[in-house]
Amino acid sequence: MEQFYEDIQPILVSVDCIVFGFDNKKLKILLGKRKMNPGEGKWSLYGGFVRPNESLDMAAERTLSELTGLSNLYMRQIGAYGDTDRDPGKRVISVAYCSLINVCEYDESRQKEYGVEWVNVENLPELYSDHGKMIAQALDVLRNHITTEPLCFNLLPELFTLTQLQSLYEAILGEELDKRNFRKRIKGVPSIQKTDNVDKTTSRRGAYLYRFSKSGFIKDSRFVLK
Amino acid sequence: MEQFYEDIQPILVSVDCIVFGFDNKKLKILLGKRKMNPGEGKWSLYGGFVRPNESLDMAAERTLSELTGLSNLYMRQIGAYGDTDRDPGKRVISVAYCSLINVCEYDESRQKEYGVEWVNVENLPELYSDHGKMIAQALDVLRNHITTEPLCFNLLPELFTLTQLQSLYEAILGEELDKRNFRKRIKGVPSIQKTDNVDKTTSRRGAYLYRFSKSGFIKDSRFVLK
DNA sequence: CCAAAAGTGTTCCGTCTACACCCATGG
DNA sequence: CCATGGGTGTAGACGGAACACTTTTGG
Repeated sequence: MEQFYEDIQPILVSVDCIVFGFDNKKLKILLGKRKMNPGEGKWSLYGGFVRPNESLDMAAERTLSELTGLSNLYMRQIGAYGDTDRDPGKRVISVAYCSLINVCEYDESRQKEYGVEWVNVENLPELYSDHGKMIAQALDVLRNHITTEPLCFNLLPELFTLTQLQSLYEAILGEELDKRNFRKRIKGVPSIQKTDNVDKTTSRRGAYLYRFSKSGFIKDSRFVLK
Repeated sequence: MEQFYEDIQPILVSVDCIVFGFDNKKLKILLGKRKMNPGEGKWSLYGGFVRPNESLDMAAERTLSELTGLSNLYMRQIGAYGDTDRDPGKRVISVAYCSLINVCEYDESRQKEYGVEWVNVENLPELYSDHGKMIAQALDVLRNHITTEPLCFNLLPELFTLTQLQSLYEAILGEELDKRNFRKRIKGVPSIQKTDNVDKTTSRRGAYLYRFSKSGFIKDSRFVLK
């Protein structure tokens, strides 16, 4: 079905990481300013080239843990980007991956080391090459799956309040939700479990902390929060 | 953000086409038997290598029109597949694309020319390399979007009966639908328009033919048929 | 005692589901 | 005249949306 290998021109292949975080009621992405040409000074995703002996997934994992120092993170491929002029230097196609991390686990000193910052998704700057398109598609995927898969817990600490969870949903979906209806739905999800712990940092009264239980989550049951 | 180009090893990049068709109440895919090694004799998708001066999308379009003789077809990227051992010969990553075609427009003589056949998605044979995974993901995407985007009309002739439309939905979703409820929903979709034409080939009484009107379709209105 | 966030139920309305019979026609 | 697929309506169940007040406590 395919031509023989001879005369086929190989192409450079890279991966780009879209790292989502949630802090201060806002959804954010790790972005840096390119330190080299082409595109020096432009805001950009963090990426790297795929090595001959590693799969795309492995390359993405390596690049992500290089940046964050974390491993076993949630990752998902967004798509391949292959316009001929997407890299002004050479012909490079890039495969975008998105991951969700808990900002508390992300060491701030790495931010300076890698020259990256958390940027609000609401007001993104102009981005290098097609990175804006990658982010837009990642947001789309996130929105489409957040209500049916238990993804959001990757963005939260192990223990979280219902108010936190709700504002996370609001940040991702870009709309306000009704508190009572939201909490009613949470009650119907067995994998979201109330603990005896109380968080007193955000209110005088204090709010109960909840946790997500992987074991309580039944794979084929629908996980619908909106 | 990225290493310099020097010392980066380029990789072969191909595209694979998942061509869906609908005939005789069944959803089908165009598959061929590989005529060359690696993998000679195994069922496989039709694909081709990406050329240096063409984008991924262009490569997919070229490959698809090579196979079908048709152009301006609906196409959508499914994802990039990059396990190191996915091609037994060389390191090749492949980007899968799915397209939806109307089997009536597909010239049967091309089937023999390219050695491909329409195979029911219900009972797919074992496939070469990761092509099975590609098809599974394409089916997933199709199922997830068929109820909110007007995709199905790409699989039907310009004029179609409601029974045809319903059995197409049933084939894609893999479940039976209630005739009266289905038709009730259709009535609520302004872009699906009844014509005066009647199809008498499938019943003595005859069935009214409908058409999908692109101009009657409002982009941001939800297109929900299930 | 008051500001600020946490927590809690009910009603209404629209949507989805289940369900069975008559129609038109060619052979 | 009968076999075959085409076409139609209603009632009841269910789930989603709207909506406002009380509780707790640190300062």
